[in-house]
Amino acid sequence: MATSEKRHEILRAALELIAEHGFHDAPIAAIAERASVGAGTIYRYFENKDVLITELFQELHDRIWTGLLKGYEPDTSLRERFVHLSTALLRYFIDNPLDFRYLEQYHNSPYGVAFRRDRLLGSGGGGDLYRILLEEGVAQQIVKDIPLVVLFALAFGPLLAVARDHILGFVVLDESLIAQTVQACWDGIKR
Amino acid sequence: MATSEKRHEILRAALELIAEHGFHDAPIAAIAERASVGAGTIYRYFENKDVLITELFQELHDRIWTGLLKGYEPDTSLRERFVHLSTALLRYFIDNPLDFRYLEQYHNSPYGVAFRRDRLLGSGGGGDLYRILLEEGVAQQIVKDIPLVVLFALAFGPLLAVARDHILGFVVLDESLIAQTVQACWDGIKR
DNA sequence: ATTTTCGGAGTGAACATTCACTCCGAAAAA
DNA sequence: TTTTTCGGAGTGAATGTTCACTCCGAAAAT
Repeated sequence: MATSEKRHEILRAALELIAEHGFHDAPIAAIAERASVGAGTIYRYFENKDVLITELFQELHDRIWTGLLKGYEPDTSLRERFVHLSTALLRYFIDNPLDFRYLEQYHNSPYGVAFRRDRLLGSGGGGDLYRILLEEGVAQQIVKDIPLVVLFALAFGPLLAVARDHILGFVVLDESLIAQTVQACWDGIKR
Repeated sequence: MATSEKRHEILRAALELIAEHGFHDAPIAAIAERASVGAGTIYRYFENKDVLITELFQELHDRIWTGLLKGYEPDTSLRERFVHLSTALLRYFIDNPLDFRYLEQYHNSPYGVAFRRDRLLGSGGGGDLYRILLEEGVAQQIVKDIPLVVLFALAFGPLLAVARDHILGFVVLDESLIAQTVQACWDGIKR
């Protein structure tokens, strides 16, 4: 097995186990077994479990935002861009439930808080796309004039909640329901 | 110290430690120490850690919903009732950050999923207040005709996100901002 | 042959839970 | 009233388990 394959297998195994059972019920031994790798091998690729967890997050995060960038049409109306982005994001979560569950775990942990703090100040990553979008909306008086953080909450809060409910089987999100949800998010932030 | 005081001290200590550090970084020994109680004593009041965690959740949950019931005016308009409930809920979270953090932890854990599953089918508790409100809104065609679960996501998603951001210090929610947020939630669900 | 990479038994720390014991107020005996 | 006995709440050291991480002989690559 090529060495980069091993790294990939470890990440995949970690994603599966952590998404299903949480950080604390995904022991290194179990990750190693699922990756068909010795426990010690993991430490050849990742300094420790924290690093593994963080790098896996980075990988997923990058994958999502570069994916969203594709098919993004900067020259359509603000509303269209918002709807497109949000729909794509929601679809991604539905199609990749493991990724979603992992990201949620990460966010609801000390790591996640630190990440958001850094992000809010500096920036980086692709969430900027949304920030620019919303700031433009505020400037053009299309979007409510409230702090960016609150706009994020209004836009993402329902999206995440609805994705979670779908993945847990509390509701089945078909295309129509996805569209209605995204529209409702827009209703929440638009003036 | 009266015996019921001890139980209370244990719950208080557990709330503080778990809210701050999470379930897994709040060892029984630490809870015992903060409660000024021997480790073994905890097991006189609670069968095990899981039971302690669950009973603490129940206690907080009941406290919140009975609190919300006060000052609830069943004869005002649908919108007024929604705004009143949501505002009160958001205020409660802001005023009781430990409770909020604890409830979030609980929700984002296997316990929480089981709880919601039971809740969605059967019912019970005070969240029913919201369910009735929203169902009435749908019936009267004031609220969007989409599944209840999605309406909950639209109403609570932003509320929780915003409360989290406030507690983590990413935004300061004053009265005006609270009102605007709740209004935006209403905009999201109303037809 | 030499260097690099693997693997998984081994290690010590941390944890939830238990249990043999203490302690004290209240009841019973004196 | 004074002394003795009793019950059960309270305790924390001891226990067994689980975990992240290490380390060194074996295997693969060069």
